[in-house]
Amino acid sequence: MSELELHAKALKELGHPARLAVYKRLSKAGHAGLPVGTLQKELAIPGSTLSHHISALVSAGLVKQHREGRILHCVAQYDQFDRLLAFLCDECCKDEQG
Amino acid sequence: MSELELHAKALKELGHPARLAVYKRLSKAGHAGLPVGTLQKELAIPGSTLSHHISALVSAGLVKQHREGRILHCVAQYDQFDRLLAFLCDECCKDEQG
DNA sequence: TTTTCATTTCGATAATTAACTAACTGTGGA
DNA sequence: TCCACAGTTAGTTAATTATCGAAATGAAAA
Repeated sequence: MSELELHAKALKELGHPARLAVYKRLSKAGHAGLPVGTLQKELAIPGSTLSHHISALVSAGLVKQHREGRILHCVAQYDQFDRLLAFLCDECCKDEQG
Repeated sequence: MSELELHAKALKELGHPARLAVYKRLSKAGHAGLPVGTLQKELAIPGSTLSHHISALVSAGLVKQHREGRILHCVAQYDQFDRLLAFLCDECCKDEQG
């Protein structure tokens, strides 16, 4: 997968209201992340639907998960997100201001 | 459509390799933009497929078109793109550095 | 005014995505 | 061990998206 394809993949996964809301929420939660269940309550999305959306974000490298007991935490991957932003700024912005 | 939904829509339309390549190319072309035909040659995409992709970008407000004779120019809408970037920076980045 | 050119729309099909209920898995507590 | 809990996977269906050739449109050039 080319760099452009990888970034397109990330954009695509962010390009759904529910997933964007999930990422937005996680981005505010810091490195500790949030349990799936908390996201489910806050965003009011059926469990299985949310689970699919989270895997989509994981598949793009934007979120990672780690288990603590029976709680599965979701953590925003800021470095991956920053790479995406850098690509958008560097490759998709005007060369010169005006 | 909420602000989040609008941004999700823009991200979704950018979230395809062909469309991301189109926008990237247009972003370098400045305010004059580029004819559909030039994009078609450079990116080697069949005309009808490209046409659909461009309309998708137009539907998200990321590209506008204007005709000059029989040439249809496509122009990146930097302001719209900047709003998207601002949203991503403001709403989807860490609150504090670390 | 016929032809050529640039691009879109039509039409058809394949593939992917989205969504939800129900069933299942793994984990810890009683 | 049995139960409740957290979350995923299975199974299904509807809807959307992607793709491309062919036909149509609209505009200029010959």
